[in-house]
Amino acid sequence: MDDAHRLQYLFQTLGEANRLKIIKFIGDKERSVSEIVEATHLSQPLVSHHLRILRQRDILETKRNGPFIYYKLKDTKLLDALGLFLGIASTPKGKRTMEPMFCCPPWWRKGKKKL
Amino acid sequence: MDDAHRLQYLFQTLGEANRLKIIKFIGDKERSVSEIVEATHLSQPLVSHHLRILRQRDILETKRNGPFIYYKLKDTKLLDALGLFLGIASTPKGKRTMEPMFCCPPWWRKGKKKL
DNA sequence: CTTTTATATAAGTAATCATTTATATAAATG
DNA sequence: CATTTATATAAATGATTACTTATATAAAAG
Repeated sequence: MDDAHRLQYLFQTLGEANRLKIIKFIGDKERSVSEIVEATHLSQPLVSHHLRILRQRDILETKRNGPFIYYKLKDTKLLDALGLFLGIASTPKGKRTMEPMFCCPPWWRKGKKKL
Repeated sequence: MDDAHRLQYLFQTLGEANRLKIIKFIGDKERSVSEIVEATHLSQPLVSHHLRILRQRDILETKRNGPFIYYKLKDTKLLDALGLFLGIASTPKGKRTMEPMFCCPPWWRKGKKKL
């Protein structure tokens, strides 16, 4: 696997708001599933689903304690890296709220000139 | 939009190997579409597709020069951030090549004990 | 104006993936 | 053993999206 695919894999893992919420809540601590469910207001199966992905992808690791399973970050450097990207993500100039994705009705540019 | 969604948006944009290849090839330079097509071995419509997304999402900006359209990074800090992430992405410990995603045949654990 | 080169856009398709609903497992407790 | 609590898994579904093929636009050249 080359660099691009390694990065793709990591970015796809982190490119999900609920997973990011979970990571942020866990921070540098250990958190049980029920704590995460409560903090994120997500359903328990959904939290488990995301936790499984984050663990499979080496973002999180687990420790069992009785009936509880505690998740924590495998590498807390991730938190710093997220902060760095958040700086980049914070729409510095163009101040567009979000991608247009449909900037124009379908009939727009029928007969217009410039591309 | 909160932090998690801002990051999701950025990470989804970057979570695509071909887009990463394009970004890497552009680097801190200006590159025309045809240069990118040649360097990446992707079809021209596919390159245009990814370039449009990268421009809409404020990763790239464009400049026309005759029939050529040149793309460049809007913020070259992104290159450093990618380098940092590549360090995190480079499977340090678990040495699993890729996600199992199907670690077991469907009949596995029929009658087994431990979860 | 016609052709050629450079780039963008559109429609269609297939695959991926987040989410929900329902169920299974595991540990603890009665 | 039966019940409860904590967590995981499975199946089904809907939405998103990368990619291909085909076509449109724009600038330059003949």
